[in-house]
Amino acid sequence: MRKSRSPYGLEIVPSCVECLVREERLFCNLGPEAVSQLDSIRQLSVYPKGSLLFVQGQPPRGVFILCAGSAKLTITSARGRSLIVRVAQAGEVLGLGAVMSNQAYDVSAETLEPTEVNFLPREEFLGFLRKHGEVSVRVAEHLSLELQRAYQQVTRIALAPTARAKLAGLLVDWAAQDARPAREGLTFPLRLTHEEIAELIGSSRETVTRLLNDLRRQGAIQIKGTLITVLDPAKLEALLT
Amino acid sequence: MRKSRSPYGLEIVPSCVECLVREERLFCNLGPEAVSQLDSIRQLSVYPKGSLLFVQGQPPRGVFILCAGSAKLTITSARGRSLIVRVAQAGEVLGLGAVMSNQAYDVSAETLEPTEVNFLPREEFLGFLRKHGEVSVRVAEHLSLELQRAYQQVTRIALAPTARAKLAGLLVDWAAQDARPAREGLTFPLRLTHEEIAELIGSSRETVTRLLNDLRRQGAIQIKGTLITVLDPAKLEALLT
DNA sequence: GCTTGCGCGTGACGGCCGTCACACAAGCGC
DNA sequence: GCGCTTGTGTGACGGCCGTCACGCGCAAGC
Repeated sequence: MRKSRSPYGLEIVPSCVECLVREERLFCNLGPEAVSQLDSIRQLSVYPKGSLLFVQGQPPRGVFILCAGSAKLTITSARGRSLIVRVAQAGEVLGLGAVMSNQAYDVSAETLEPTEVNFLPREEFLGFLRKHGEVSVRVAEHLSLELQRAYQQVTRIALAPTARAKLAGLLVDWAAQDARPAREGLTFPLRLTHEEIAELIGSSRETVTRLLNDLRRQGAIQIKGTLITVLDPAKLEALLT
Repeated sequence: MRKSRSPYGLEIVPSCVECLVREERLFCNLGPEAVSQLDSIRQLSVYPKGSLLFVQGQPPRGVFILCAGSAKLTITSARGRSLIVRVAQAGEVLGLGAVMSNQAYDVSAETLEPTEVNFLPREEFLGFLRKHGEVSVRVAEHLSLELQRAYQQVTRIALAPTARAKLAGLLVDWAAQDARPAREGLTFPLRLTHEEIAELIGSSRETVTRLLNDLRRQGAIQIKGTLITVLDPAKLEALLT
């Protein structure tokens, strides 16, 4: 796979084939003519950190596929408070629900780092769906998984009795998803600021700072720069109650 | 439309046609042969109050369509605490996400009153989808709307700073959805106990009791038996911050 | 009529955490 | 170097609300 350097320091994949096949099996196992049609629809762009792919309330312009990088999905209340509902990684598809139901985007998407994105305009995407009906089922499956994650998020935020439990639950989840075993415990990169973690669990920045330091002093976790290591999973699990 | 009395006091609609066309446009505008195939798949049952249609964690048996009555959808944490994510009314389709993604049900559904339900077994339903591909798009739309509601629920619970604001938001929503204008303000029936309202906003039963009485004493709402009247919407909106 | 269960009302207490305030370190443009 | 911004650490205070405890009304059932 040939790669080159983009202005933002991203590794650019010249052909989209490797990119498209990764999308959570949304478009895999398609016939070659379907893939080539997709290829003619898509528009590849690279966004710097902090770009807004779409904003809650906008009419749906199309779906976005993260090829490289990541983005946070936030929901904002009428009073201006905001909550991060998910951090989307490379390979995820965004805006599918809004496009399918022709409703306004119900969240906003902001890139967390320089991010490479494929954009499928709404009309062209729906046309593609009409032509390749079997993909609709994949779309439905994808929406189901997104719904499932939304419920898990609700569980963490609403069912945890204290902010401490919410944070512990988040760390446990991250350790299960992103972590790789280190010499002691599980290590994963923390790409979010304390402020953003607070928005993720519905708490305040100061509380996150205090709780993380508490956990560190208790020996449950270790923090080195942007890396977090879970030393004592049992200690975290004990806090979930 | 001929009707008869069931053992549970429900009005039974003998033909399913009137019932099926109501389902949030999931199955409307279908050709007659599709309708008749659906008719051969469906299994109509009547459940008493408190029945569990399905339980979180079960493998998906099929989708459930509420023809009459209502059901609460609850999610339960590993520690036993539970949260009501939605109260489904007549016409709604339940279990669609689990069936489409072939994952376990992510919520439990319990009837709130005697309820008439059409059941579509998983395999037969998927077969129907394969035969009538255009319905998949409807399914995706339906899942999108469910996702949207989940995000709204997250907004109410996680972004409201206090339990008071959560409850006020819930009342405002209910007034906007279910209410009919009374001689003064908007009146709607309260089908849930204080305990259930607490589970809906992630609070405790005692707090709900206290807050409702507070609002009543402040003149914002009125409670008569099972009917709630919102007298002063502005007072409720002011609490949302 | 009595019991049982359920839903609701209310008081007391205590702790968690949201908020305000301020300090400090690191990076960055100039 | 200097100022500015951003992210983090920490102390103090106060209020909201979760929890425990108890009582009361009402409906169902025998």
